[in-house]
Amino acid sequence: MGSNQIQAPKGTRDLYPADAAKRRFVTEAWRKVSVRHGFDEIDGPTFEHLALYTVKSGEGIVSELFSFRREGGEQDYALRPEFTPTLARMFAARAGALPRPTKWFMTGPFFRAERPQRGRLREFLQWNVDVLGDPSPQADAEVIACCVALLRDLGFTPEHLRVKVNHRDALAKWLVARGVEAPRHADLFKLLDQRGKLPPDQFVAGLAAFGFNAQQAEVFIKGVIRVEIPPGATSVEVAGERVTREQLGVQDHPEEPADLTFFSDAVRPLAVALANAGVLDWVDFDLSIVRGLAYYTGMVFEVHEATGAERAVAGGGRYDNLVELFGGPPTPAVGFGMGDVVLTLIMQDKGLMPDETGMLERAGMRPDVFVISNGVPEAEAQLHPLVASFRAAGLHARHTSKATRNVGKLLKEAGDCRARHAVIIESGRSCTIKDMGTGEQRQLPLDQALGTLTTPR
RNA sequence: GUGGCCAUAGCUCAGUUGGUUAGAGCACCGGGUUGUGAUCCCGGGGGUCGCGGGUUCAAGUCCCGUUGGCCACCCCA
Repeated sequence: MGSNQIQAPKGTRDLYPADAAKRRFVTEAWRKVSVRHGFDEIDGPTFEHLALYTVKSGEGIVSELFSFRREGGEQDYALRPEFTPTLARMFAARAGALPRPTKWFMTGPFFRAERPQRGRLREFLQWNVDVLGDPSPQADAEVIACCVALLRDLGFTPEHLRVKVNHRDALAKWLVARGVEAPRHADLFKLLDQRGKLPPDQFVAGLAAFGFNAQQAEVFIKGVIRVEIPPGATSVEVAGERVTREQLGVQDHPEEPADLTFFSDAVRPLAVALANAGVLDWVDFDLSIVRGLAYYTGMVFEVHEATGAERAVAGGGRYDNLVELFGGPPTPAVGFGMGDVVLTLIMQDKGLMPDETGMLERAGMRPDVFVISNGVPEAEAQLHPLVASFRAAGLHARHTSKATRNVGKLLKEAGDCRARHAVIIESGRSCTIKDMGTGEQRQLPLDQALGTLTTPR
């Protein structure tokens, strides 16, 4: 690279054809699962007034944004770092006319002025899924179910990824019941959020300050509280505490899963909804998931690689006060965002990224036909008209740009670009169609080639 | 914003205590082997060694700075 070459900006990606196909593969998966689950696609501007972001997050956010002012202008703008403010703005603007619930999704680029590191870039794609106007746990479960469906579509299993769910109200209630009063919750949440980064003994010491003994600290260290009361049993011991069926709230519901957390007064309906959605096997209730502290009001969740490697694949939760904050009517809402960077990293690590043929296939980019002339003048004259007729009929048709008419080399080129069929023109009126997958081929009149390729067998 | 490691062809890399016009494999391009995705053969393009400065008779190699990458911290909406 010479001194006059300008590099791509820090934290951005150049997408060559194979990379663009991968991105298309992921965004198509996002779109398909969203539509299947009844969400309508929306999008907003990729830049907004700077104030839209400082209203919610304060001035401190500005250093994390790409913000700018037009030369000679007086307005401050920022490239969007997240979608929620735009979503709230859009909903607020038409709140009176929108159905309840309103189910929206979008995919698109977002920008954050952070230093790049593993799983985090300055420009990335994000999928946002939200339900507005429905306060029920069913809505919570619905967005989680949509998220899990995407993971399934991409080939993940509950052994690869875990959906870590918490409930801030439930956690707060549970803490109060154990003598940790509300004013201290913020500090405790911060401690919980830091769990992965603190040395274990320091974390235990921190919890001791809130009155938790070593045994109870174990619950937080493991991060996962999963209480299963075996059929017939009435209680089970968890981290030094005896938990009864009654406490789980399932004593009257023998048909419901007894696989709940022991702070389940508030969580039980959510757990039941998740069970009904068929995704409970992906879910761990995890007290350490608190999602910053920003604006979540109830359920919160993150998707993590099962061993805890990598940063979160997705995160979201309930934000019942936010639409009002952006000038709309009081509106309960729940949703999540998923970035492409960590998702793609883990897919590659787990061997779930399709090979090139599969990727082009699922991205709809595989050529239907590769047209070859054997070089005789009569065949040569038919090459471009035939390609044109294929394309006019809607087929993805290619031909070589090379000078050689060596059929072997040209078939190799057809194979390299993953064409489904090759058509070898051998005279003014005859050609051979070869199925590149099976190797089968047959000769037929040239004027039947188009019909053969466009007619499903 | 802080710190560590790194930078030679599109990719993966070699390049001696500093010493002539900087190399290989793969990929790419052209040709050949009777018109079938292979193998093989011949030929070709492509790098002022990320960039800038310094030391030296001489710098891909040593020093400083800078840009970018990777990783961690801060942060993570």
